[in-house]
Amino acid sequence: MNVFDETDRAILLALSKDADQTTAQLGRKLGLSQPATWRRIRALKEAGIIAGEALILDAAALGFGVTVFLGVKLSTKSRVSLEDFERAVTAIPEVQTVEHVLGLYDYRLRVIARDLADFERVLRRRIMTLPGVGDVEANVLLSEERRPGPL
Amino acid sequence: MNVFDETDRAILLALSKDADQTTAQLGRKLGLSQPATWRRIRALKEAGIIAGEALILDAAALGFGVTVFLGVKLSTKSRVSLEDFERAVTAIPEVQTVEHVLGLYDYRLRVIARDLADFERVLRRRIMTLPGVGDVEANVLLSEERRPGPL
DNA sequence: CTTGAAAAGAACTGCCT
DNA sequence: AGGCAGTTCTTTTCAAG
Repeated sequence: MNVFDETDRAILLALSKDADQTTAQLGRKLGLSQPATWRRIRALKEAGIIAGEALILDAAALGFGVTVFLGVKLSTKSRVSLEDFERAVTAIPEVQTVEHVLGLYDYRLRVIARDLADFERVLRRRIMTLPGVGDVEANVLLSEERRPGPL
Repeated sequence: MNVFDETDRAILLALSKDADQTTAQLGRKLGLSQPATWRRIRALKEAGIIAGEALILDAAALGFGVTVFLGVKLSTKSRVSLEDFERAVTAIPEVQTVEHVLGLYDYRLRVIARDLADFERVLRRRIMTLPGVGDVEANVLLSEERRPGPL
């Protein structure tokens, strides 16, 4: 987007914290009228900066108390093996995020499970049996803080 | 939550993909009336399962083309050093996520930058100078897929 | 749980500065 | 660009089956 001023920045900042605000409320904070605020939001959507709107689910409230980050290194890295791996990992329901990365590992996975016993089951029966899996490194999440980013 | 059936599951699944749907649209897909759908969503909010609603921003459209995951190991792990580290890392605008984890690393950071040159600046001047930083491992994001999880 | 309706509120449009 | 006024749509509440 070419035109992107402080007001747009403030809108994105406010909405990334709470997307449930009305355009009138938001406009009042910024000294803007409701239609003006709404038009800016529409422009941000059309520019692709606002890609969508999603619910924030509390995994713990759903009975998933354990979140683990896995770094996965493939043993063989052909084009076929990447596709095989991605297809297979996508079929595991406990996998929330699949990140293809460059560096010490080839993939980073975010996995949630009911408890550590449940996670061990997922790790042994689903993750370690994925096609082409080499080294696997695990980090258990203790706490997490999301920040607005460099807006 | 005690009461949680397939319909609630379907609601969460649909809304985590697109929270912009009206309760009437959503209800039609599920064979539910508009008020019934609305009541279920309200119940899920009250149960804390729906923790909020947030925008999905496209970092690339904002001019941030590079996303890097950092694994950080602290050299000294006293209670004070954890707090010092967290306070300092929170002040870096390029850091989007701070995850305190258990395992090979102590913290996992999600960092975004305009390009690799910009990332190098952040790494050298902001990350490597954080209090107590020991080993740092980096993975550059190529592509990412988010999945609904085990709902 | 449903349908139907009514009231409140928020989103959206057109016109004017 | 922004504001004002009005329209349309959704949410929210209610009554009744």
